[in-house]
Amino acid sequence: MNKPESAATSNFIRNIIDDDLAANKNDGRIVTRFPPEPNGYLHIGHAKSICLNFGIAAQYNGKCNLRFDDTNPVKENEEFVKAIKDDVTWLGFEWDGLKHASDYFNELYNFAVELIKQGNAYVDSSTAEEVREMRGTLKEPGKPSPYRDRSVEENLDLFARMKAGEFDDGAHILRAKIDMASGNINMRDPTLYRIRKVHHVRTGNDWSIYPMYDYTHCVSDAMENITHSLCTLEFEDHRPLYDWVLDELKTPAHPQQIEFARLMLEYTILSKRKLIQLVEEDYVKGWDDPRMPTITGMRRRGFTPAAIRDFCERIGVTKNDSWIEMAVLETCIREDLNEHSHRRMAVLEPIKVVITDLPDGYTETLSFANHPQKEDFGRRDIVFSKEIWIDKDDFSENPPPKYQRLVPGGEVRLRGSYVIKCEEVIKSDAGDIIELRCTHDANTLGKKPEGRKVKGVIHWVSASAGVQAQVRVYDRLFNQPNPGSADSLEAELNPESMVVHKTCYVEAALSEAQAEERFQFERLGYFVADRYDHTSEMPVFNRTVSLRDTWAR
RNA sequence: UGGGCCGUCGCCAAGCGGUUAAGGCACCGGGUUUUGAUCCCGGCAUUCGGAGGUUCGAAUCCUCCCGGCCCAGCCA
Repeated sequence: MNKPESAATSNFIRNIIDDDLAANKNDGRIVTRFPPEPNGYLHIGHAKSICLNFGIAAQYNGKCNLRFDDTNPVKENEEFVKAIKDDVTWLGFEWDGLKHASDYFNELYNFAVELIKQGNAYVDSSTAEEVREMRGTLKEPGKPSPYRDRSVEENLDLFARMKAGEFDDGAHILRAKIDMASGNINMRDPTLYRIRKVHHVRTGNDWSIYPMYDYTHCVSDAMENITHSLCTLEFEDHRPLYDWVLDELKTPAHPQQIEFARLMLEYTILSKRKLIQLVEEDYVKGWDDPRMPTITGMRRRGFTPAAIRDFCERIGVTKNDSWIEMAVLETCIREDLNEHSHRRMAVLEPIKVVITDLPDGYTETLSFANHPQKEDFGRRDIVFSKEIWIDKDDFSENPPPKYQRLVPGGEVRLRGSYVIKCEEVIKSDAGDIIELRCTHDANTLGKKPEGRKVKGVIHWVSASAGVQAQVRVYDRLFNQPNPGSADSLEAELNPESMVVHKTCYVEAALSEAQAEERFQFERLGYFVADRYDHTSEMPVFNRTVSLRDTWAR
């Protein structure tokens, strides 16, 4: 029943792995890891990394760990840890090991002592500002710190006392002794440890020093026997340091770091800083706002895990800085939802239609297929009645060319029901349309009208049997393909990114919808019952994506 | 000449010295259709950032040039 996900096309990482396997490197083992810092919510960019790491493990019969890179306790918390686990699970992946960088704090410390003994690390007592000044610039080499040649004994003593909590934050750091003149600034005696007298969610107050990313990541990878450590392009310059640490420490495993390009998606923002700004300055209603590119936001929007996985496969993995068009993501979600969603009818902006040639109180029960191509999806009943609702967009007194809907004096097919003809338009004193008075052709139920063609088909909901609902229509959050390039996010926001329709009418079957259940509202798009706000008393639906529309409006 | 990386169709992306330069998205036709949806069928790079060179043969190798991205946290 489930359509198999598209076959994996080759990419440079798979090629590297194929070569490694052919050479029997690592005895043919493949171990990857997804290593988020628990300081925020995961977004579609992380999904690319998750699909890559877990996908490769699955494809090559390997393993993939989920590892929390929790080396900076001032920015991290449990809320994010839980959210990240939920998101990875929801996306459909199971981690082999659940790890934390903090699991290795003891080993990391002992390795650092080893580096000091080797003469490869020293305690620098310069201020942060002095360190920065001595580092040099992109074009000029750095200068050695006056503390660079401290004795091993002194370094050992100072480092032990840093650990013991004898010093205040910032008093000392532990640095690798590499090359202050390196063209690669990461090699100019990078910081290994800094003093941070703060509580850590997992290690409590055990530590007053915490290891830096560059030192921690490579060692953690080695501890877990990771074979291929996949990260994004900005870490390319860090690879020499990654390799230096593992080489000097002579760790039994030396994973290979491979870098790939971050995802850039048009009309949205993936920068953590800007995402935080959207939430904190109330441009959206939280991390799970359906307009957010977060996993939790996309979930609430109605996206499916399979569609997101398909998207990540389709965009590929390269080292090119490339912008993906939103149409790619939309196509993925439409394909999945078209395949799996039951059809329903819903009217978002109702106009009353009275079928004048039907007796008062007339009703008739009609049977509708839940899917036009899939009989096994079953059928449901829909009540047709003398008074019905149709959508405002489906009637026009001044129709544009090629308009195929209802016009004064014109005919249109009510989906699954009769052909009606608009005989009269009733307006208020203010000129607003209050109702349409129509007649119907009783000989058109399940048949084409005789002697004429009626091309248009519109959806409708019975005024007597329909159910009231709220429908939130979402659109892209920004009106610029590359938002964030301007100074102010606000200027680029799409003012119509969320339009709430409070008085909608939906067919009765929809009152049984479960939260997160997805449907196609015929002719409108794909919708999901809101994960949090939907109830059978007051149904609430979010538009996931519109239907493809080739009719130029 | 700070260091590192990247340039194949509008957007992605295969390609790894000999292929008619895959495929997807988008777009443009045409057919089916009681969703202007879906589905089907067809079209869409004589050319791979540019210029030289090597070779019987180059998107693939070499040289130079042009354009773009990343790096100066005691963040990750």
